[in-house]
Amino acid sequence: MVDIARLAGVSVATVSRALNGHPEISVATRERIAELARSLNYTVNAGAKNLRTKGNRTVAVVVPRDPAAPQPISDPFLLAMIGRLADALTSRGYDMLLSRTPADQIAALHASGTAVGIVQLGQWHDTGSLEAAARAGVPLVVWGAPLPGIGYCCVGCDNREGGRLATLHLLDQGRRHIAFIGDRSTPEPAERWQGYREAHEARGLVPAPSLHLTETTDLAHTRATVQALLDGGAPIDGIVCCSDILAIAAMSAVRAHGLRVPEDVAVTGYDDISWASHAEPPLTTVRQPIEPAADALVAALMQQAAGESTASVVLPVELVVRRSSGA
Amino acid sequence: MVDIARLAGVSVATVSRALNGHPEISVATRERIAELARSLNYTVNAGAKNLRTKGNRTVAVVVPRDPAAPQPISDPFLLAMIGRLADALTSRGYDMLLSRTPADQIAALHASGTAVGIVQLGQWHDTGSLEAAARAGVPLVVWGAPLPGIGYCCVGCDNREGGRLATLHLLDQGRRHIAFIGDRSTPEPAERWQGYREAHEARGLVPAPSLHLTETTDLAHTRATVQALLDGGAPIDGIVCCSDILAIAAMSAVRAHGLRVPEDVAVTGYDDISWASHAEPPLTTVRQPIEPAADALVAALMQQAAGESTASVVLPVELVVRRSSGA
DNA sequence: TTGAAAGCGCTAACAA
DNA sequence: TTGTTAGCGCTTTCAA
Repeated sequence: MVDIARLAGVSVATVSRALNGHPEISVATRERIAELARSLNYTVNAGAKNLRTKGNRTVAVVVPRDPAAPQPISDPFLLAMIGRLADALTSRGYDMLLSRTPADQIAALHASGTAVGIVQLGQWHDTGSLEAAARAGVPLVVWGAPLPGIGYCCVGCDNREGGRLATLHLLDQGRRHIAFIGDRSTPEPAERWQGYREAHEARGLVPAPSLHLTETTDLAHTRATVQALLDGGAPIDGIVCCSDILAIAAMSAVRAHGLRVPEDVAVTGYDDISWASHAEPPLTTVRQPIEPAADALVAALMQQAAGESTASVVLPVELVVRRSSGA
Repeated sequence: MVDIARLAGVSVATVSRALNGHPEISVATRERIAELARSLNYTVNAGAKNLRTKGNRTVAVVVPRDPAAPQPISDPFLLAMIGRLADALTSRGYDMLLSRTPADQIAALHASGTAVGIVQLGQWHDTGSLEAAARAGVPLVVWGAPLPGIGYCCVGCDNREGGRLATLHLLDQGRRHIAFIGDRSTPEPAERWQGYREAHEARGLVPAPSLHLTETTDLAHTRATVQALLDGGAPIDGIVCCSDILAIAAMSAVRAHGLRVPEDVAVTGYDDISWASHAEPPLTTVRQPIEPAADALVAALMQQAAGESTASVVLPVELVVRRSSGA
């Protein structure tokens, strides 16, 4: 900027004003300076500007990585969400930092001035760190189920209802031995499981033994687990899965066992990732509205960054019926 | 930091040194300061530090967005690559900025000090801006095919070979009317098309009419286009697709037309996204080694940031044969 | 309409 | 081992 000032024969203050479109500056000098900046390929240093103005236009999107068991981000729904968030933030003039910081360190992203706020994707098992960060005044919005009595803002879908809808749908197709696949030690599958039970109760039935998986990203492993269940002789005629990915694995296992989807075993997924409608057979699934979700996450964060407090948001889900459920 | 200095009864310089693990500082004061920082929830301001040290640990990963036709990032392969890059950068101690800056503005990301360097995903149609940025000294690595005579560093896979392998495979299954689906106006599909032709030549054959699509992310649209081709009476018995996504759409269209995969029409994809092996039928596809690719992108960028120049890298591909090709 | 000068939070000579 | 001081690149009073 000093270079420009010297070349233009003005002070750096003038250059700064010109470049920022300050009104009280002669059109002549403004244009001269703009031209000079362009020809020198000059851009105002963002860091220095932020330091001076205490501004910051960066939001950190965090997918925590467990240092003990590092796993790449592979869940298509999460990945799609990341893509949507990039758009939502870009269109609001924010930069998006994609971070793999463990949950107990997200507060530092804010304290260090790296980001104005944080969108964390998933609560995983560390709600304590999230509570702490929120209490410390870090603008924070979490994609996940708002647990009762929780101290931070969540944006999520109605998991109970999603589980209920999927299960009810299978029950109403006459299925009576419906397995439930998902990691119930995490909040969202736990809520869906509630819905699964409610659906059975509503029909005066008792749930079949369910499958509880801790690993949801490794297709091969999931498939093997489902297959083990079938090989064990369980008389399953329906499977409610907590993600479309799990449903892929489940359908694959069912076939490997010599059974047909949906004739012998009806399957439902969760998320409605873009692939679901093109699966074979097309997958019945619970759609989570990804674009509204991304918008809601960003909107809530902006409010918090502006000093307002925000309540958690629960978005509605929708059962998308396709062939895999035998309807 | 002044607060800590005051509370500890030392100068800010001492605090700075203590927090940075400078060797010439007494253990006592270092611990006192560390403790103080922890209790105050203090973290060094990253921006100010960068300003002072001229350091920067942020890399921008750019998926350009055409302002005229804004599209969310939806390609699973690209999304998976983003996930891998996040890991590769994180493990090297870099932050990753996911940006949707149009190609003609990426240089500003560097000039403004926002990022030390840029990884652009895809060349799209604007190689000119990439040339310009590289010439301006911006550390830049592009995921894509190294075009002859190009002035920037590319990391890509051997597209010609990929197209050749897939086509040869179908020809050797006895298929003689093989369509090619991809947007040949972009470099990578154009190279794969070369391979497609070479394969035919190698067997003394002439390629069937191919399908040239400009839109590769909209499944429904792609499917309709393929269906139109079949409805047009083309005697197609094989399809080479430029992505697994296209292959999904193609298989779907083939079935809708009342034909079977692979009996009537054999299909190959490209990328080997995680879903491919669980498709029905499992998809024969050309695998692009995503993790080595992400590593190569980051490694090349680091070299450039260190002032070294880097040559483009072409990674090998591998044909993964599954049932969709009828083998 | 413009300039001079202070200072954002930090680090690194140079002194002590 | 620690403090003093200058200055990274920028914006913004306050004066002119």
